[in-house]
Amino acid sequence: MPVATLVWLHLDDDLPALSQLAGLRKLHPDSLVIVLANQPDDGDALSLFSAGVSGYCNAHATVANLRQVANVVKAGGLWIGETLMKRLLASTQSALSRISGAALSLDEAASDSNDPMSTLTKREQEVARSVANGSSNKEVARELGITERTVKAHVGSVFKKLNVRDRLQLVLIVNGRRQA
Amino acid sequence: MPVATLVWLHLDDDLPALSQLAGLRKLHPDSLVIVLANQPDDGDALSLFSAGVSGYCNAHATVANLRQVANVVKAGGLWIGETLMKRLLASTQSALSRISGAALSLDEAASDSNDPMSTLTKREQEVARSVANGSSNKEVARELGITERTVKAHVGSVFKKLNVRDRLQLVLIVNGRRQA
DNA sequence: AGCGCTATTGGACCAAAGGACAGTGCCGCG
DNA sequence: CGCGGCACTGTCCTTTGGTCCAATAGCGCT
Repeated sequence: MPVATLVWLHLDDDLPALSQLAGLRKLHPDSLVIVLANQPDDGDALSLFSAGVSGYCNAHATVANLRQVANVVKAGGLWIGETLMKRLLASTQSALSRISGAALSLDEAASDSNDPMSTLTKREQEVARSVANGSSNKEVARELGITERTVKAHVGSVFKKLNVRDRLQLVLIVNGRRQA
Repeated sequence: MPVATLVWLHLDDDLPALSQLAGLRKLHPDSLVIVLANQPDDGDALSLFSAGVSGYCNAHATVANLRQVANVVKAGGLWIGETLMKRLLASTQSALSRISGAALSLDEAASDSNDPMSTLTKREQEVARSVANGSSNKEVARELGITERTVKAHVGSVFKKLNVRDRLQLVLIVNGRRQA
């Protein structure tokens, strides 16, 4: 196998992903492409994989994670996040009928390592998940049995760690990696 | 990330693949498992991936290939053969077309009775899309060349039509995380 | 022409979010 | 023991979001 060039495509949120890939292909027709998305979207990922990219991951992933992605792709593999994999599996109805519930025992703790949530403390993750489900601070407080004030503290901490400015951006990041 | 043990499971053709994996898991609960199949079967592969294996390939593959598989898995990836990946992508065509369909309605205001956006006016859709991308009212205003006041009006209208209480819920619906 | 719909905008007000400052208490570790 | 990390909480303030009233102008249809 010839050593291929590895090229990173950081998606511009305002343009269609496939057209950005097409533009990149003109410059690098034979390279292995890894797509970085600010707001990961499984639909985009599916389209991009169908178009032959080798990896699709969150642009906010840590450097170590991105290095891992690079290693996988260089070794000839594809980088598919857990959510997308689940989705691919779920959309294969015959596979589902064979699994007989085994898929439901997928271990969440073994989630892929470029998950931005992995940088958060346990409590922060709980708060982030709640917010990502659409809860207000008051609702999160009720759900977790803490004060609204504490929720705000955690939310602010999550923003800092994930480098987002508000809950809306948080939702986009968290839900880009997870399936409801 | 700690270096995990890599275990190869060479499938016995006479026993169900999943039960063989279960047996192996008892001995090696924390290892990364690569499955070798004498007669590769995509259905089996799907089941095994759902059950958490990291690789599935032909037992008659060359040593070089198997080494490649090992490298990918060690680097944290999944080894999915090309045919399986194509099958997974192909089997998601309905899902893909649904997504694309939704995208088309966003772009072309095509009517789709299952798409919550179809009940919105063109302008409302633009605002909703912008919000769903994470923009604040002020940003939406700038993007669309209108005042923040007008954005608020549209946003409020969108909330009413889609029966949501705030932008967070709107994002969940527009981005497909919640039913309208 | 009249009507309904849409896009646009304003004023006013309150709720919620976000952030900067502060603090306490618990736990694990060196 | 001292320290850092974490969870929890408070006060205070600003900004943003959301809602209720109102209005005008343009367009398409009957």
